[in-house]
Amino acid sequence: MARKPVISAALSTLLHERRRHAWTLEELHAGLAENGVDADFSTVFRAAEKLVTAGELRKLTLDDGRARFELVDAHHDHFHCTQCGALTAVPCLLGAGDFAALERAAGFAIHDHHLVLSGICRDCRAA
Amino acid sequence: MARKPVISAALSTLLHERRRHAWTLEELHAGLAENGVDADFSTVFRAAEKLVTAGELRKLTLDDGRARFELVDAHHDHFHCTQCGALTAVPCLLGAGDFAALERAAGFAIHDHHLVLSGICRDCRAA
DNA sequence: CTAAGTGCAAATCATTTGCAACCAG
DNA sequence: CTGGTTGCAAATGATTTGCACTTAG
Repeated sequence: MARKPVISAALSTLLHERRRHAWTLEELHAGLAENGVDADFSTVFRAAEKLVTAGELRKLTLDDGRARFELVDAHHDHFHCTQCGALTAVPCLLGAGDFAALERAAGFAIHDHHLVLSGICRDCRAA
Repeated sequence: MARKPVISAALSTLLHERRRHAWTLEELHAGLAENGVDADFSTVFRAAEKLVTAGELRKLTLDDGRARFELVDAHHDHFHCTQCGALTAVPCLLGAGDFAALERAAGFAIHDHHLVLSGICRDCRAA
């Protein structure tokens, strides 16, 4: 080794706080700053990529075009509020069995899936 | 009116050819060129956006971060081959009934959904 | 000394916009 | 003459990379 990976560690900590479910790079950068960690944007980027490679984070893209990072844990899907933009984890509604017929019919080997529900979240409905 | 919207029309034609299911801007631009229509990139962009506004196209984003355009027809979901990158339409596996419990439990108003399956397509499996 | 982590500036990539030229009605 | 269409160049926005510096081992 060489130098202690301060930022990666701080990032990991931040993500485990779970104040938010999925983070854009900007949110990660700001989140670190709030925790007193003043890192360069590119460093945050590289730390996040490293954690993705390490299998701790997953990177996903929404229709707003910005990448988000979330902890890799049990498979789940997402609800995206089209009003406030919040991304919420929701339990997975599909199982391997649901794909069997399709795999047979189309010849695909389905390894993974990602369902994004969209609509208005509770808070926005109340407001 | 003023000037005939050549590009929009050519785009529409191209998309109805269905040689491909979903097109990135670059693919649309190249596709037009193959059809002898030499349009500027920005013009393709504007024509596509216009068709989206007109309700003829839908814009969607994959995890590779690039926008794609596809014809708006009956709701369907997608299969994304992680090997060759091909995007294929697949019949929708979910109905409104599948979301009812979630809407009740979480307070969401779910208006839409998009399921992306990923794995290896038939062609890549054969190769 | 060596290799990995970091900051800063600059490069990329895809998309988007400003603006002047153009043209069918 | 008018308003929508187009090309060209330049602005954006987000992400990514080059490079020199730093530091634990």
